[in-house]
Amino acid sequence: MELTERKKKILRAVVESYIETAEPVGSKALAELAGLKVSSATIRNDLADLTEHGYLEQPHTSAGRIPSPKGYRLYVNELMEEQRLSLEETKQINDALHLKMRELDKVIDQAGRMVSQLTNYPAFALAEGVRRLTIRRFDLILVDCASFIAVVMTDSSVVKNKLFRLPADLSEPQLQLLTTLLNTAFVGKTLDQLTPELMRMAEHAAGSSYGLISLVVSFAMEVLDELENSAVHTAGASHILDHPEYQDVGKAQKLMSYLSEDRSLAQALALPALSGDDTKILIGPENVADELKDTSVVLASYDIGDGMKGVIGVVGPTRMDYAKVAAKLSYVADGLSKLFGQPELPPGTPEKEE
Amino acid sequence: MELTERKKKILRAVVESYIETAEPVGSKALAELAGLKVSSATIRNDLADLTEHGYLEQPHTSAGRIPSPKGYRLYVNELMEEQRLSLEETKQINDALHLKMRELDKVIDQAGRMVSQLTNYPAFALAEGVRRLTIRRFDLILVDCASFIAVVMTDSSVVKNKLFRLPADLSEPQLQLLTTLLNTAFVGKTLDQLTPELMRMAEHAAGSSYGLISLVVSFAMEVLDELENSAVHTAGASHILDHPEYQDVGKAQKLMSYLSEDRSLAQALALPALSGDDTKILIGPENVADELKDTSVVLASYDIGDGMKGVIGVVGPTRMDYAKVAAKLSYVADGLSKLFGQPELPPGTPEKEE
DNA sequence: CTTAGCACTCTTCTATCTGGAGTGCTAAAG
DNA sequence: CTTTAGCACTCCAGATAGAAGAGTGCTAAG
Repeated sequence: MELTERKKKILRAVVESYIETAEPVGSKALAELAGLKVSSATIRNDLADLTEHGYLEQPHTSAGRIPSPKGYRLYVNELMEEQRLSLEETKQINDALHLKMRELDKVIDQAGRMVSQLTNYPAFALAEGVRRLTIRRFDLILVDCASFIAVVMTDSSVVKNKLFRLPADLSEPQLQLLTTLLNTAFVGKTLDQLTPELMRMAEHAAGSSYGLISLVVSFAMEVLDELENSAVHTAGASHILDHPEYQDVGKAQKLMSYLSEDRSLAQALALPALSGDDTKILIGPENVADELKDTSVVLASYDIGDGMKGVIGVVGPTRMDYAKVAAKLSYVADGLSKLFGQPELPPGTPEKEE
Repeated sequence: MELTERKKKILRAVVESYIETAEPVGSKALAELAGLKVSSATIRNDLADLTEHGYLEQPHTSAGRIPSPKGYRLYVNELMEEQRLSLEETKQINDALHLKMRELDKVIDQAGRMVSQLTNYPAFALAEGVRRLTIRRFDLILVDCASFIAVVMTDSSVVKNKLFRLPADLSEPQLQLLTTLLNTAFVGKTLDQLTPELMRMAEHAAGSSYGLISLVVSFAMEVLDELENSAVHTAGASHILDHPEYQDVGKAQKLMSYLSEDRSLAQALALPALSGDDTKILIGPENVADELKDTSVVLASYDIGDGMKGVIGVVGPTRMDYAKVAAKLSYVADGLSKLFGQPELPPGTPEKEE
């Protein structure tokens, strides 16, 4: 089952040529390309062998060979050379990462766009809470006698606010009371622990307050919920049209609507990456989702800190430039991890200079 | 130049048949379709006339006729019947509009998605300040001795916050001082009026505060800036592949990348709508952008209140079902206006029940 | 003004043909 | 046992030709 050195060289040449040209590769072309000093007939024998073992495929009897998923897998595992990014490219990524970015959602969205632009494939990005978040503190700010602002801060230091208006008047002492009540009853609780029961009890303790407690707490719950399962951001779906395998509009359409609409599945797809830390490559049928069976996905995960993890990935034809894409993706993921990891500049802290 | 009744009827039949089938329409088909009691030969004469006057076009000598942009224009202006939405459809829209929506950005994005799904065309949505916004108030909340939350509220009642961390300690009285200082010096100023000079003066008055004033004010400026020129949200770009005019991948790609990347132009395109209040239809070459010359755009604007206006629109082939799209779009736009207009439930106020 | 008839045009579809690329096999050479 | 040259064979891709069909424009008659 172990392949000879020459066969590996040939396989690698087939993969790389096919990645570049999207055309089946023939024995004659390989004779020159692979840098071997054997004739095309010899290569033909090896090709037949590789085909028999399932590393290559033939579109039809008299065409050249193209790599099978199994062939790509071997290539990715053993034959592929790690790609170095050029200085230019790292610079471009660094610049893009250091734009002013405030909200987590926007950083993620932006990162997805950047990757898509960088690789010329559709990309997606998402963040997810790997642990249960809680509220760290509540603040209520009186605006005028009929409205106030609620500010909640999670234990991951995300702050959100919302303006509330009320039919009846409200006084500063009332609001103070509510604030302490909220802070004693609901701080440190996870989403599941914020039961309606708890709310009713607190509401009762607050006395005549028009259900204010529940309003503010439901807002807090929304915030927690949103942070723990945030949306999947996709970008650059139109890039799939760049590639000849999607000249068939039907195919392109199927993939595109999967990418741009079926967010829940896109999420399911990204889950494998949440476990490990390095770059993951899923080739064609290795994907769980049916729509991706003849598509490859490259994934990298990054650490947001404070109990959140993110995944950023790229979708493309199985004939994808894995080396380049993986390199770029992991560079970006590292960059994001560093960005979030800076202790004195967590998300939500300004740069000194604008 | 005035067309006879029969010619109008024929033109209308051509447009509607072509909208439905995307195929050139012949005289014989029209004889039945238009409900006229004349023969195909008569219709042929009229068709020749309509073609000569530029209302119709012939792909080639022996094909049927298709409407020209001029023909569509006449159809839209005079011949098109206002479409009524079915109860089902209005219900669907209403439901979608009344989801929990908090942030302006998200409402807009959501509305775009909905319209795209509703019409099966790519859609976009944007909001823009039509007047200059100002900050109504600042609040600073001390979190711990090294960090605080800044909450700013604009005069359009949008509230945003940001967490600041600092190298040095901070006391409650200091923060109080800063708050009053911010509220006296920067409230009621537009973006242009928040000059570096002003900031320097306030900074001076504050004394030794590590440039905190400018940090908070730059944040406020970011908020104003973002509100006044918010992004264009596009959705459903993949829908263009549904339509036979974009079977040609090259064409589809051109339009898609225009839609998904060139936001500044998408904005330019929406500007005409900001002036009027009703639904606007731009047919093919009536569009300013080159990329849209053989594409139609239907736009509706809605009122967000507090000096903001929004535009929501749909992009598709000139063969678009204008009646349906316009009806749906203006219904959604009305719905959005109402949503934002509700005095007791402005953006940022919760529903009573979750 | 309307209609029937008819020749004409142009596209689209299908079938057929051909050139070329690449294979697999065989037999000879290393 | 591996490598190589030679050659017949397969299959696709692109070109060409013919036939069918749809629709027109024109003419002449109602």
